[in-house]
Order: sequence, then C-alpha cells, then structure tokens
Amino acid sequence: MAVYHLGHHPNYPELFHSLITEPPKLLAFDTEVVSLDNRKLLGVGVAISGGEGFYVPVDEPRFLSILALARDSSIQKIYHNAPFDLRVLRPHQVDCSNVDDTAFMLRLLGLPASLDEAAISVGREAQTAKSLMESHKVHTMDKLPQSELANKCINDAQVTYLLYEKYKDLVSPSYYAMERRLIPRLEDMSQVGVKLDTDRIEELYQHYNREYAWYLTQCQGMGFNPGSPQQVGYILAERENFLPFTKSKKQLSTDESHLRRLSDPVARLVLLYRHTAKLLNTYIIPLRGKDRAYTTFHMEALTGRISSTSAGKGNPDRNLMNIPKKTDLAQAAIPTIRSAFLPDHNEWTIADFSQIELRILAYLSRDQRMLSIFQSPDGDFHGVTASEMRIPRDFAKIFNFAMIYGGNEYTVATNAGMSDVALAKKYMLRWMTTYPQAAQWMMVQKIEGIRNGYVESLLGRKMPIPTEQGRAHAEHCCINFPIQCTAGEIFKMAIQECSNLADSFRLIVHDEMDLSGHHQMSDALAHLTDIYTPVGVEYRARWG
DNA sequence: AATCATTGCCC
DNA sequence: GTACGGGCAATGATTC
Repeated sequence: MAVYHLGHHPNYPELFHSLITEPPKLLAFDTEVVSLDNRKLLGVGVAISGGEGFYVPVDEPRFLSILALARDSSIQKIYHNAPFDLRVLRPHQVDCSNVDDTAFMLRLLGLPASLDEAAISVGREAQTAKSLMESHKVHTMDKLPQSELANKCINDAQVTYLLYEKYKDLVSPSYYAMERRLIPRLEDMSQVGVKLDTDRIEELYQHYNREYAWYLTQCQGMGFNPGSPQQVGYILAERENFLPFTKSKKQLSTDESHLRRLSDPVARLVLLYRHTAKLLNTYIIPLRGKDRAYTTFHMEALTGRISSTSAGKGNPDRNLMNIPKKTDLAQAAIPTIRSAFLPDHNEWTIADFSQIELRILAYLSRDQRMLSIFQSPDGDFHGVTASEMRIPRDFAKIFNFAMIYGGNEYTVATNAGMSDVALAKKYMLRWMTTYPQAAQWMMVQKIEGIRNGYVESLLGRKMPIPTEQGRAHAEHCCINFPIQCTAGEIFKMAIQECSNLADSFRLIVHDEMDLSGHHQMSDALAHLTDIYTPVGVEYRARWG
C-alpha cells in the first residue's frame, strides 16, 4: 500500500510531508470510483500544481491526511464537476463552501467541458475512464492496475489545476461567483432530502399494485407482454388497428397519442397498464418504505439549468424534478405522489416564477405589446393573446409555448387537437403579426446563432448550437437556449437571494422553490434583473 | 454486459 | 409525409 506521486520533485516523500503539514492555499482534487453505476470511492488525487501531485487509495492510512485537506474550508479546492466529486465524498464530510469548478468555467464560456477535450487547451492529455478501461480490457476502474489508476487521477487533478489558472480570469467574475456559491446550496439540499409520508406511499402501492396485476394478467392471458412496444404493435395490428411505423421503421408507433385514438379495448388496456407500471416502477416502488427522498442536483445542462439525478445505481438518490403532478384523471379519490412529499415543518412555502420564459422573450425581443401586457400586475398573457388573436385561451397558450420551443404548424396542430394544419399555420402567422418584434427577434436569433455557432443569454453565457441533429433543430436551439438559460440564471440568482433561508430549501424544480416552513419571500425576487419576474407564493401542508 | 429504441414523467 | 427546447429513467430488444 502506498501513496502515489506524479511529478518531477526529487524528494517526493518530503513534498508529501510538506503538503500535509503546511498545505498550500490552493489545491486541485479528483476522485476515482468503481464505475458510474457503482460510485464506491477508490481513492483521491490532489495536485499542488500543474506538475506535481499525489494519489492516495481509500484503504491507505495516509488517506486521512488527504481527507483533512478536503475538509479544510480555508483551502481553496478545485474540482472538475464538483457536484460529482462532492457526492462521492459526502460520507467523508468534506468542505463544499470553498470549492471551485473548472467545468463550470468552461461551460459558461461555451467551451467543451469534458476533461479530455479541455486538457488540450492547456497543452496536456487526459484519458477518459472509458478509453483507459478499454485499453486494459476491464469493465470497472477497480480492476485497473493501481498505478495506472493513480496516474490517471493525479493527471486529471493536475489538468484541473492548469484549467483553473488558465480560465479563472477569463470568466465573468460575478457570473462565476453566482455559480460557485450554488455548489454548497445544491449539496446541502441533496444531503438533507425531503420527508416522505410512508403510509401514503404504501396506500398508493397497494392501490396501483392491484390494478397493475389485473392489467398484466389480462394481457398475458391474451398472450402478449404489455411492456413490450413491439408485441403491443403486433397484437394491435393483428386486430386490424392501423398504426404508423416509428422513426426507425423497425416497429409500429404505440405511444399514448396513437393508442388513445383507437377504439379497440386492448389499446385502452395497454394504456392503463403503462400508466400503472410507470407510477409503480419509476416513483412508488423506489420510494416505498423510505422516510426521506434524496437526489443529487447537477449543473451540467447545455443551457446551465439545474437538473436532478440518481447519480448512479445503488444509492438512494433519484430524480426529484419529474415527480408526477397528477396520478389519475378519472379517479380523483387517489392522492397524488407529490402529496406524499412533506415539509419538515408544519407547511411548505412554494414559490414559483410565473410565466418567466414568456417574460424573458418579451424582454429580449423588446416586443412592445408583450411588454405592456406583462407590465400590468395581474395581466393574463394567454388570455390577452387569445383575444388579440380571436382564438380560445387554450389555443393561445399552446401557440405561446410553441413559439418559445420553435414549434412548426404540424406540432402546433397536434398539440391543439386541430386537424387543419393550414389553419394552424395561419394562426402562427397571426401570432407573428400580433407580436412583431418577438417574431423578428426569433428570426435574427436563427440567422446570427447559426452564423456564430453559439447564442448568448441575458447574463452573457455562451451556448454552442448543436449541429448533429440538423438545421431545424439548430434553429430551434437558437431561439430556445437564450430563453431557457436566462430563466435558469434568474432562478439561480433567486436561490442566492434567499440564502438566509438556505436551511429551509428542500426542492427546486426549474422555476419553483420549495421550502420547509412558513416563509416570507423577498420582494427583490421580482427585480433580480431588468426583467420583471413576479413570484407566486403558496403555503400548503403537502406538496403538489 | 453494453447499447439502442421506445416510452413517458417534469419545466 | 412533414423534428417542439431542455432534463432523467425504466423497459425490452438487439448486439457484442
């Protein structure tokens, strides 16, 4: 068992000793785990500079000395993708308040954030875990020769150190500071979790399990597995139902929108099965018998939005940003899954930025009519759009969102339940005359975004436009990215604005903050930027 | 065992 | 006949 060294220092035991006894103010860290699915910690690497560093396996006695460095809040610790490493290191109670993240820096400059790609910009090479495992013909990192693992880990930490030196002065200080301060907020929230109503989840389980078993038995009696789209397509075609082929032309489309149109009771049966299977397998069973629900919050999205993941298999974390709002349209008597999420105090404070994306579109495009609607304190944007366009409010809502996402007449027609595609197109043109500056902004976004290869948000985050998925997709990204990113920026500022309530934060869901207990939300949230972003606040005993 | 394909939940 | 942006994850089918 040993401490591994990578560098040119002639007397590395002495260097290690001085690292421990007189630690520098700035260190770069990297962790190694078994695999993405099994995030058992194998060891930690630390770089003192771009050229010197050490790796210590977890079972080496001196691992404690390395931990002491990671725990020391007076040391500035650089990670590449800090939320990942901090999740792995969570059981060791490392400090996450004085943490820098070089992946954040690269992302907000619009540069590739993967370490192997970024390494080139500092004249180094970093091998991906995948390629290293392939070259050694192993499937998990613990099967690598330990010296190989150590070298990779130290090298990654050194590259991280170099990336920090290179990019720290290139990023916008205020923007980067905002993201940096989120690291401990997200880690704290991930760690605390949300209280669950165990009894209610058990009730849900009993109810849906009975339904599920019944639907499954019926399908099996007919000789097919309702969980297999292939078999569902086959049996429905056999019963003389018409279904189109999927994109890949390999099987028939059996998604909800298609099956709903069929009058065949088997189609209905499959939909009922899928609904119960989804609720059970994805939400109810994983939470059954648990006192709390946990997640890991990330900031790796293209647009800088926060996302929620399970962070690998075999840990209790799960995505808490996609918990269903409704359980069953027909049976209102069945409680929702969200209602099993409880505050630790007597009630929830649920704060939600209302229609923030449309407000951002209005601001970015300076559309006069949109702005004037949003200026009035309780202006109903969808309602006004409806009357301006002389269409029902539900239609107006669909059009408004389709414009943000870059929808075309076909998708709009589908969403609105309109059979007349030409009419949908006519309404889209009417939307563009109703909000002419918004329409013009979208056009300019497309042209400039495609020409530059990237678009920018309100606060100046650069987002590369993806090219692999075709021109139409790229154009939609040119419109949607700045809107979605700016919404994320305002939301991240909001978390910061509420730092006095940090201990009460339990969940965040894109434009909603859920706090345990009764809290007054700051009026400043409506004016975090030049965009007026009012917040609706509700107090409830249960979530959802 | 890994990857693709399909489906579906959230904003 | 016609691609609506961003996430995460479960399942089955296919491939290695």
